[in-house]
Amino acid sequence: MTQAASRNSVPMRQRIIAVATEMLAERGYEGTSLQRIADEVGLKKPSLLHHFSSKDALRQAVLEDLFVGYAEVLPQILQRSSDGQDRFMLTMDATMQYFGANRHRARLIVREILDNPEGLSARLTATLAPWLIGFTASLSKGKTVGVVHADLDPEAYVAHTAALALSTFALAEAARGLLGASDLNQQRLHDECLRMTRAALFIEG
Amino acid sequence: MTQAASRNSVPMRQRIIAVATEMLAERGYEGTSLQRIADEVGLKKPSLLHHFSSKDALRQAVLEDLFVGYAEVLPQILQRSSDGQDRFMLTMDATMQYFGANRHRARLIVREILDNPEGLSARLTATLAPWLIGFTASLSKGKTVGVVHADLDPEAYVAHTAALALSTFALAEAARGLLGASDLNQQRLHDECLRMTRAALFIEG
DNA sequence: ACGGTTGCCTACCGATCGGTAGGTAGGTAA
DNA sequence: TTACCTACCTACCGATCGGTAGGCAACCGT
Repeated sequence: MTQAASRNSVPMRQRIIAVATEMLAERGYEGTSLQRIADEVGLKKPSLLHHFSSKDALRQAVLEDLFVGYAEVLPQILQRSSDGQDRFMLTMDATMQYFGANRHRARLIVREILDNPEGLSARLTATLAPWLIGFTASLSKGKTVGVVHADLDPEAYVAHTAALALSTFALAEAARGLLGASDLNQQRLHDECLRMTRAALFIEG
Repeated sequence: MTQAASRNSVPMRQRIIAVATEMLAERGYEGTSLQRIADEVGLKKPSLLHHFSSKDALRQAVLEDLFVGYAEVLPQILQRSSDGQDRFMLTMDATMQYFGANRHRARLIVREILDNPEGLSARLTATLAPWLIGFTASLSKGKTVGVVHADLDPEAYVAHTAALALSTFALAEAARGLLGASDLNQQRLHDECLRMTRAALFIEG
């Protein structure tokens, strides 16, 4: 266990993952060659394959790193406030802040959903499904209590909300140029997304 | 102008575009080779390049066909009812029906937003921007009248709504497996999406 | 001093990529 | 018939793809 740190203080394995994450998010799996990743890191291609046995192994390592990162963030938010009402909106807010600060991660997840759904679903299920199932249960309970819209479909709502949080940041720049609204910044998208999900959820404002 | 119809009644150019649309949506631009497209169509690769001068020319033809298709559908819906209130929801409903029936087109658009945003934005702007700008104006008017939520951000709302309609169908199968809800079918996603956008838009149910 | 391991390298592999050159069969117009 | 054009073909190009073989220098614990 030498834990080898190169000339730079951060281990080479982590540096490769960081570079690969951005490049895979930007150009996709098929559109990113090991050669380009190696160039960006400052290594030769076979040296890269010394750290990761294959291109797919690198992809898996990148995804592992991504989900571990988010799985660490989520519980911190949830234990901060255990109030049932705010819980959902706080999670939504924190999730959007996370992806807003790491847009390439949002892009990468969307890409993997398109390119590699079966490979991703196992990972998604393992890390996110418990939370999502908890939310749907909490929504169903909210309906009986009367604070949540009676015609809300819990599972579909959670699915749409997750998709909205992802796509807001993964596809944001395209939407910006489309409307010609140059002042449609990240903050406005963030705020409106929260407003929409809240208005579609609770019976009163 | 021979308009050459091959053994089949549909012109070869159209057949290639149809096949390419599905393959590009499924595996992406970089992940789809001309060889595979040619095989699927039943041609040799150079014959394919006889109809489209390059791979990128084929991509552009596919996008042209896609946007022309949607641009023909949209006005039909809008002229069917010119009532200001229902107009938005009808368009949303029709858009989702369109993408629900042509899921590979939704996937393709999402892929192009990620892979080729600058090349797509010109086309998006040309065909969709007028409609979207009209909607934002109508939303702003609705706020002054008092039927639309006062704190709604028209441009951000339209952007999110468009993203939601797209991602619902582009990313739907992943969401389905994620929640473990096998009965979370297309109809429920469709209905809940409409309910969410409506609840987030109008002041009363 | 030593053998083993780690990290990186040069050189190379077969496969596949997008694209070109050049030819042929069949239809069409003069 | 002649001349042309379209649609398609075989054969091939250089470049790049993911991956392998094998060597070399630095560091390790013994």
